[in-house]
Amino acid sequence: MARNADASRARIRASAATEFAARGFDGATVDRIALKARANKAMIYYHFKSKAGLYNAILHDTFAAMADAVRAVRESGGAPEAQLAAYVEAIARVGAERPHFPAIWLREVAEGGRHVDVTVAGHFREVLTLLGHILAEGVAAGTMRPAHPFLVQMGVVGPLTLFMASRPLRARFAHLPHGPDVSIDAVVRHVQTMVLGGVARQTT
Amino acid sequence: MARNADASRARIRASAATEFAARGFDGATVDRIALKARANKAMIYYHFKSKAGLYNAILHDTFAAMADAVRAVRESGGAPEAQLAAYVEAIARVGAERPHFPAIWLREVAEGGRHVDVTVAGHFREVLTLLGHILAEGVAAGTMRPAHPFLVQMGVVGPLTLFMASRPLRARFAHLPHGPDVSIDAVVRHVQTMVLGGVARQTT
DNA sequence: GTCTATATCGGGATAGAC
DNA sequence: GTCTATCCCGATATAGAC
Repeated sequence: MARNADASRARIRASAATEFAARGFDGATVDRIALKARANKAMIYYHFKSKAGLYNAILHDTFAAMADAVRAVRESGGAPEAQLAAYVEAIARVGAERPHFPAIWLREVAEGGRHVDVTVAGHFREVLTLLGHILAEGVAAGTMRPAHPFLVQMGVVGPLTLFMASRPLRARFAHLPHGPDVSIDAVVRHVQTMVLGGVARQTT
Repeated sequence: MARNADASRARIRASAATEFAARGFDGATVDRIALKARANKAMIYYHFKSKAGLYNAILHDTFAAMADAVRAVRESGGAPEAQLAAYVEAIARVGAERPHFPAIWLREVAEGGRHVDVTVAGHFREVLTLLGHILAEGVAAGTMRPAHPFLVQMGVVGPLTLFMASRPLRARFAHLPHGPDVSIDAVVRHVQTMVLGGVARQTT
């Protein structure tokens, strides 16, 4: 039945995401992925062709969702500042809905984007372009200073990704004074404030 | 001779840093590290005990340097805002002097700090505490609003680390419009502006 | 589509000579 | 301190039955 096959595929994907996040592409083993998915190892090769194919499926899904979310932000319009705040929130939501993705992405960056193919690159490029439009509107309105979209993107994705990916690490050090007991909402608000402050035209 | 042994150790460390950054702990192979270091594989085990021991030596060195740098920032004093800007610059410099470290650290975070031992944790904790003191001075002076040190730290380390670690990735997409052709100095300035904007007491 | 069994190989680690 | 040769396990991938 196609039903069972779909469920099987979905379980494998979820299991793989956890494993790739925790151990990285090289550290992950197909045996463990199969075990956690309550599937057979041979099924993974049947459905996804290879370990790399499985990994790519996850990247594709997430970047498509990210491009969709940012496009929606642009389409609902509003003041550039509001759009930028919504942009931050959209990126955060895509990450929060895929708890394993931030760690996967950190590793992917560290690897020089070894597994980033044209599809993923296209989505990433679209996101950067849309962000560029938001910033350009702000400059045109006289409320923002010119800033490189990629720079702003670092300011958004850097803190959000690092925070979300560091959940296991934070859990280990939660007992410390000044321990990292912060909520995701607090992080999003802080990033919004930072990012807006980073592009605002100085009034002093 | 101890001289040769020291040189050998140093070459192994440098080679390992490159390899760990590019491939991760699991992806790195001791054979390749030895090859690039023009050393013998058995030497690595002789000097560093194990692959993990070699990796830890790199973490220790970098975090000790980071704690030193931040302590120096505190000792030179000045207004809280100036100290915070210097803090950003200090973190950036420690990273820039060890080009492979940012990628290593991104991976380490993604792994839940699997290799973070008490020594590294102690340095990290000291850095957070010192940052907390800077922020507290700002609050006392009435120019900063209370902010969680860990949150601020994410705002600093997130963009800086992601930017520095993404050098290989950026090189691959440098040809795109809005391509990521940004200098490290521009990034540091942008992060300083963002971070200060994130903790400044609102004057409106 | 799902399983078991297995081919095959790469890589961490060490023994032991010099 | 430095080298060669090797043990040995674990991991990707596939063959082939059902």
